[in-house]
This record gives sequence, structure tokens and C-alpha cells, in this order.
Amino acid sequence: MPDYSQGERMSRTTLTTTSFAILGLLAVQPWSSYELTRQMDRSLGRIWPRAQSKLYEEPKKLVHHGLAEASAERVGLRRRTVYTITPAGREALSAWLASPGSGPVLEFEQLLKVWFSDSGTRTGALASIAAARRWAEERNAENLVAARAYEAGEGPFQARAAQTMLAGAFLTDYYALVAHWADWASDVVAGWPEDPADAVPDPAALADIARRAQW
Amino acid sequence: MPDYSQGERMSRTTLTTTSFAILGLLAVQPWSSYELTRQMDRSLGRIWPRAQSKLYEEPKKLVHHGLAEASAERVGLRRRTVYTITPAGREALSAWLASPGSGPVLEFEQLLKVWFSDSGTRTGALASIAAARRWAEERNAENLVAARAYEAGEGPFQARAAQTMLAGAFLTDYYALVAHWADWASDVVAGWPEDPADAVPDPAALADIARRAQW
DNA sequence: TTCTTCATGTAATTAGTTACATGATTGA
DNA sequence: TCAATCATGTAACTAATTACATGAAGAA
Repeated sequence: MPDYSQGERMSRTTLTTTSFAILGLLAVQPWSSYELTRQMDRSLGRIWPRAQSKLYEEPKKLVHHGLAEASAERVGLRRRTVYTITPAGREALSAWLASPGSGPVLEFEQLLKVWFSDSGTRTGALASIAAARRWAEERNAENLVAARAYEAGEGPFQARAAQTMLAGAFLTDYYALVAHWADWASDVVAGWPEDPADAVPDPAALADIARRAQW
Repeated sequence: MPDYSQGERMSRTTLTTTSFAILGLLAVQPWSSYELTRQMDRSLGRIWPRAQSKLYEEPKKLVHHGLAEASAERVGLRRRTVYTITPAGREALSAWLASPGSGPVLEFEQLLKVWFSDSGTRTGALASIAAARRWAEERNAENLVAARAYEAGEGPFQARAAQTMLAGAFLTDYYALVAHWADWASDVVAGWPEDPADAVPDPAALADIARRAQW
């Protein structure tokens, strides 16, 4: 890692967490960018979501740094690029893994809308909560399919099952949390007056939250 | 909301979720940008984190759209700008609140490192997990202080307590989730061999995850 | 053989962050 | 009175997204 403590601007080619996320996938096996987009949709995107175009851009950066190699293939008229990690790439990945990293970052627009619901309607708040509940159901359904596959010893990359399981456990409980919160919040908001600005908190619920924060 | 379905590019001044997040704060009371940064640190940033400079930039955009008004004050030699929501701003906010919004987006670098730990060391994985646990403890401690204040009827913006409570409940359980996951994961990884690539998942734990995904 | 989906890649644009600069206030 | 912190704001830069374009493969 370069030292920016003297105020030097970051160069265009500085490796980011996203770079290392791709590098981590390349450590599993070589992939084309399109194949990386599939992994983003299925697995990586749950904990490090990035747009498809990033998966075409970042591997080039890795190649530029000598952490991966590009091999050109051909499918009919069009070219296809498959990326492979290099020994230097494995070293860089290993060094990155040795530093603890940042805590989880959450962006929750539906909750934001509920939080500001005193400027809106009760109906609107209930709709946001219902949308969150549906989101959790959908994610959980996919997750359950994957969990069952691993349970049957059939998931992809069985050699990495121990690592996959750790992430799977977190996501399982995370989706359940969103769903349970949505159910509870839906009940609470259903008891509000038509104008959420007139709603008052239930003292028992407040006490319960404070209690749950003690562990 | 403008209609981009015909492929029109978004203009420089299109309102984003971040714009509405700021607008939502302005609906509570007028703020200067610096005061908004305080709210970002204390409350808004938990569910919609943004850099300080955004809080100087976005209000200008709101003014440009007629959703807020800027009033210049003076503190000694330097100017100070306080922003106030307009009636059009309240309407726009209300319309935005009526649409359901996007599901939660999570970026969890520490979990990413654990997920790729077959390319690293057991020690490294344990360090990432421990860092996640500390993160949860710190956030929870702040959260508990706030929860206790509301319980005692002393939190800021008592009129919005019903809304604040909904977000507080989510965050409380979210921090507990991260901590409990970290404790469990720490135990699991402690049982791994020195090289995480040789770790095998515990079938009972796999079954337990699948079970927890059924609700 | 045509339509749709899969697969591959680039270009344009912007949302967001980091870094910088400096006046005001407070307390040792 | 000096140093540290609070408060205010801009400039530079980039990480990331959205939109676009098109060939290949498979299905109707």
C-alpha cells in the first residue's frame, strides 16, 4: 500500500476494496468478466455489491499491477478475456486479508422513509415496510436454496464451504432480522393515527428496545 | 420525478435519495451545513452515510429546485448559511415518501475478508471477526445511550420519537446480530486448522443455518 | 429465420470522497 | 497568548453507475 500520509493524491490505479474483492474471486479460479458478473449476482453482491461495468474495469487494473494476467480467447468474431491470478496477486491478497478491514456499511432507503414518515402518510410508511418485508423474503428464498444445496454437499466450490458457511450464516440472520423488524414495525404503524406526525411511542416498546441493547 | 424511460441522460441536478435525506432533515427544522454534519454523525449516517462535503453541496441543489431557501448569516468575518424547507419542498418530500424505495444495501468488508480467508491465515480471519465485534460494541454503546434518553423522555426531537423508535429498534437488533455472529464465527474459526483452506464445515452448523432460514 | 436471451465490452456521466484552507471559540 | 478544537466552506479527484452497442446461441 502506498503511503498517502504526506498528502499525496491517490493515483488513478490505486487498489480499492473492490479490486481485492475481484482478486479474491480470481484466487478461486480464472474467470471472464461476464462470469464475474454472475458471481456478483449470486454471491459477492450480497456483501460487496458493484455494477457490472466494474467487473470489466477492475481486472484490467489488477493486470496493470501485475496481480492478474489476461488471456485472450475468441468466440466466433468476438474476443473474450479470461483473467488469472498471479503469484504476486496471491501475495497481495494475502497481505490485504491480514488487515482487519472496515465495519459494515448500511444504506437502507426504506427505513429512511419510515424515519421521515412524520412528513408523509401512514399508508406510505406501511408500504415502505411491506416492501422491506418482501425484499427479505426474496433474498431469504434464494439463500435457503443455497443453504440446502450446501447441506446436501452440492453447493459450488465445496472446498470453500467452510468460508461460504460463515457468510451464509450472517446473511440468513440478517434477512430474518429485516423480516422480523418489518412485521413488528407494521404492527406498530398500523396502530398510528392517520397522520404519523401525531403518533406517540409506546413506552413499553421503548423500554424493550433499551433492554435488547444490553448484551 | 422526471421520466428517463426514453433514455434521456440524468441532468446534473437530478434529486437523489441523498437529496431527499437532507430534505427530510430540513423538514424537521432549519439547519446550517455544519449542523447537518452533526446529524450525519449521530443519526442519519447510521442508515444513509454520506461524507461531510455532500452536506454542503446537496442543500444548494435543493435551493436550485426551489425546495429549500438559503439565508445568509454572519459569524464575525465569515458567512454562515442556514437552509429552510419551502412549501414546495414539503410537497416533494411527501411525494417521495409515498413511493416504497429500495431494499437495504450492505457493504461488509470484514465479512468479505472472512469469506476469502481460504487465501489468508486463521489469525487474519479471527482479527477481522474481532474487529466486527468491536464495531458492534461501539455502535451499540452509543445506541444504548440514545435509547435510554428516549426512554426517559429526554431524547432530541421528542415529537418525532415514534419514528426514531422504529429506526432505533432496527439498529439495536442489527448491532446485536453483528456481535452474535462475530461470537459464533470466532468459535468456529478457532476450531479451524492453521491453514483455513483445509477447514471443513460442521454439518450440524450447516443444518442449523438452513433451519434458521425457514420462517 | 426471426426473436429473445446470453455474453462481451466501451463511453459518458455523476455521485461521492478526500484533501485543503481558514476563521472563530475555548481553555490551559 | 497560544494551541487545540469547533465551525464553515471549496477544489480536486475518482469510484461507481447508467446507458449504449453488438455478436453469439438457442428457441419458437
